[in-house]
Amino acid sequence: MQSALLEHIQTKISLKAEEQELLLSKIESKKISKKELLLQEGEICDFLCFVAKGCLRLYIINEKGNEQTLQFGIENWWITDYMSFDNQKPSHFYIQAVENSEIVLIHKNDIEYLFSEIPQLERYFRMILQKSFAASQMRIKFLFTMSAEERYHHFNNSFPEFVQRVPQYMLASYLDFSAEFMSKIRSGKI
Amino acid sequence: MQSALLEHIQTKISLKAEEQELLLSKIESKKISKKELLLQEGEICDFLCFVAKGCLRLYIINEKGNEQTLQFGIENWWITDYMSFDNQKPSHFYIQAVENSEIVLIHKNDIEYLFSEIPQLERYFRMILQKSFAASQMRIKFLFTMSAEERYHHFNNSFPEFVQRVPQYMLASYLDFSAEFMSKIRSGKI
DNA sequence: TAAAAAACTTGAAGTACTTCAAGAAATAAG
DNA sequence: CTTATTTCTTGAAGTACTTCAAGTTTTTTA
Repeated sequence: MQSALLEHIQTKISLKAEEQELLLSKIESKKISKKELLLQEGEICDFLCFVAKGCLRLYIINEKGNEQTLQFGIENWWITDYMSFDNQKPSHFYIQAVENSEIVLIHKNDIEYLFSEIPQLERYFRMILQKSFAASQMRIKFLFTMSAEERYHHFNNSFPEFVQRVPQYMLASYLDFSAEFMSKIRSGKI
Repeated sequence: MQSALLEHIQTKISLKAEEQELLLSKIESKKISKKELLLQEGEICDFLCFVAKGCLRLYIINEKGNEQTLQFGIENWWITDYMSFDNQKPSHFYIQAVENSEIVLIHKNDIEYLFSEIPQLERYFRMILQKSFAASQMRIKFLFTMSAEERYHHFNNSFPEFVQRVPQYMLASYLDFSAEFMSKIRSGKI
């Protein structure tokens, strides 16, 4: 799973052997089982998390006590509360494994050190973040312009294989409608 | 307005004199008047836009022909369609000046050249994008958990001076409700 | 393989908004 | 100043969803 990260990084930049070693020495690879929490509301997020295998999600628990998923992260994506990470303030979010997963963590201190030793890494994360923000701009467009049913069909067409991997109620909340409404859309009763 | 950009960059990284000169040689500073368009749907966005003075917005025109504002950019913010910029594909968005403004553009070719000559710039943009994405994560949280009225009051409390600068109907669409509903919220009739 | 837990479905009732249409107020332009 | 344009307001009617509650199916665990 370390190598999954290295490989992904090397699709964007190239690292010398000693840089690769340094990087590997500063990361923490671990397995995390389904439903296990990586971050809880109120904790400070001091890591960047790369998903080598499996699926994680970032969610909140709203006033009514319901979970609402804001982001999913699958293979080769990063998932992190950047607000908490940047400012080292308590998080508003939970991060949880949706499947048994293999992840790679880089802690805040270590990433700062790595940036200083391997300046190219800044480029890698700039590219990652640029893609993430671009996706986020499109996401807001979809939320603003499509009805619940359109969002469901659009997502289904765009990521048919992913839809099979997560419970419907998580996907419903990600698309910003209720699980019951999703069920009605799927049954064609709407 | 060039110096506004240089100053902002130097709050995050430090540049040598020759790097500053190189940067200044590759940017395009211009004035843009209220309502003028910087980007239209269907065009390819080949620039990053820094707002030195004034206010711009990124918006769409939906199926009913109504404008919906997805982002505002004021002094010291960047506003760009990153999806179109990254992939050099036609944009889904319009970018327009909300006030008479002073902006700085960096074109795609130039930014790539600048990154190669001034690696530290990658760091600056990584930091910018990390903040932007963090803000975007919070924005989705607010959209998911707050009612229209709560979103209005929260925004009003967070950015009271900004609320004065833009027409209410733009702000309403940014907060994802209708101009008429905003009017009712403000009058206390809801 | 039985029991428990998690996920999905269904219908009925409610609600937070939107849409429409028309007029009033504020701002900009000549 | 005077008119045109843009922005804001108001009420009435409509709708795309949510919520609740209960039952069914599927998956997980022991």
